[in-house]
Amino acid sequence: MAAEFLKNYYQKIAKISDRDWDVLSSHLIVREFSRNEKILEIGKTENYISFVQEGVCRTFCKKDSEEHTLSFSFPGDFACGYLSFLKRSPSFLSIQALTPTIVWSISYEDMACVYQESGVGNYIGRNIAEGLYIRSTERLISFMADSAEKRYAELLNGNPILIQNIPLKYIASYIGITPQALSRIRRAIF
Amino acid sequence: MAAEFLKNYYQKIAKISDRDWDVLSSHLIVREFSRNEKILEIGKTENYISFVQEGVCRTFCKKDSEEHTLSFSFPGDFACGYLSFLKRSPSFLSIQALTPTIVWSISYEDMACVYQESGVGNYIGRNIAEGLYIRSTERLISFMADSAEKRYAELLNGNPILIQNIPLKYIASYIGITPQALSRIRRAIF
DNA sequence: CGCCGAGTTGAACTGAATCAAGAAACGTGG
DNA sequence: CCACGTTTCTTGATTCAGTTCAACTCGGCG
Repeated sequence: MAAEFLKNYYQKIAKISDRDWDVLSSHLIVREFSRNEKILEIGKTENYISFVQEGVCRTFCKKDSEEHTLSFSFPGDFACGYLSFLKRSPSFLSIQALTPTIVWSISYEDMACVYQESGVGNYIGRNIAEGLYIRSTERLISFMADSAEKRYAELLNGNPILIQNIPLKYIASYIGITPQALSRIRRAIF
Repeated sequence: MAAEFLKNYYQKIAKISDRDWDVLSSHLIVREFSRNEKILEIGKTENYISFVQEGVCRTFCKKDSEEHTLSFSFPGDFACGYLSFLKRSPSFLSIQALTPTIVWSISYEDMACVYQESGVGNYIGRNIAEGLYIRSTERLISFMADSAEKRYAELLNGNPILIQNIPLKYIASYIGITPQALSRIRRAIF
């Protein structure tokens, strides 16, 4: 089984045992998406928890017919319409592959098996919810406290290379400004 | 035991059984706070999960020596430095009673008992994390999509009376603008 | 009584939105 | 491989929401 990168990930967050890892990894499947393909669409029910192996994804929602980018998922990152997954209800957010992308996924049904076969399911489930809460709160605070320029600098800082491949308009949407404004910020920096 | 309002609350989110409720409620304690007293201070470890019975609380963090209000807790609402509570680590946020306040609380140690004595602990724990994630995300989206005026209108809408008692500067901080700007928005509305 | 924090109001300024137009990059079909 | 249209990015001019600085009012409290 190839998903060593994922094992490392889980071991970091959950101190997972080798046996638990075997249970979990036996249910993982690979899924591939081409550029701009939707991994999850608004209104549909999320059926997978996924982790990016290769490529970049964008999670966004719609409000007043405007798209708002909530997060990017780089290799090693989590990507999932988690509330939809949990509650088996239509997703309010959509996930899109910005480049050709490979993810490792576990389906809802298989996740239920993992919960039964091993104690690790509960731990992972809770950990995901907490992680989402932390990131969402950090981002909220940065909207309250920081300038758009600082948010851009921090995004760049955390992902110096990967961000290069992402169209400017999506980065602008993530930062919460228009593409025009971001273009001007960029010019001012370099 | 008096905390009927809390029982209703839990039954809504967790479809709790009468037996589970007895386990949980036997660990609840009442705590009272005077106006402006801190329920939790930044840097200290949160030792309680609390629910407001009476009064209003404000949860905020500090960044660059500026306070940023993340949420208000009205009667029936949850109030807790949850990540600090879970991880037994110093809290990055502070909770303050804006009026004389009564909360029902369960301590970390007692919560551990509930986890053992009944299946409801796990359910509640996960539910709290999800609830925090949802609210934080909704708020993030409103910062990305809405004007300050709309955020104010929505806050008013959800809490027509209770908001009256809260000093304007805290409401401004919640909305993400200066007190001056909020003062002008108010004047424009009425 | 005088002080102090909270709220209001004014004026100048600034970051970002909007409207508009042009340049560069990209993908597709001929 | 070029020609084409389409999307992406840039740049300019104008407008707007909200900040900042400053002055003044009001109510409570020592």
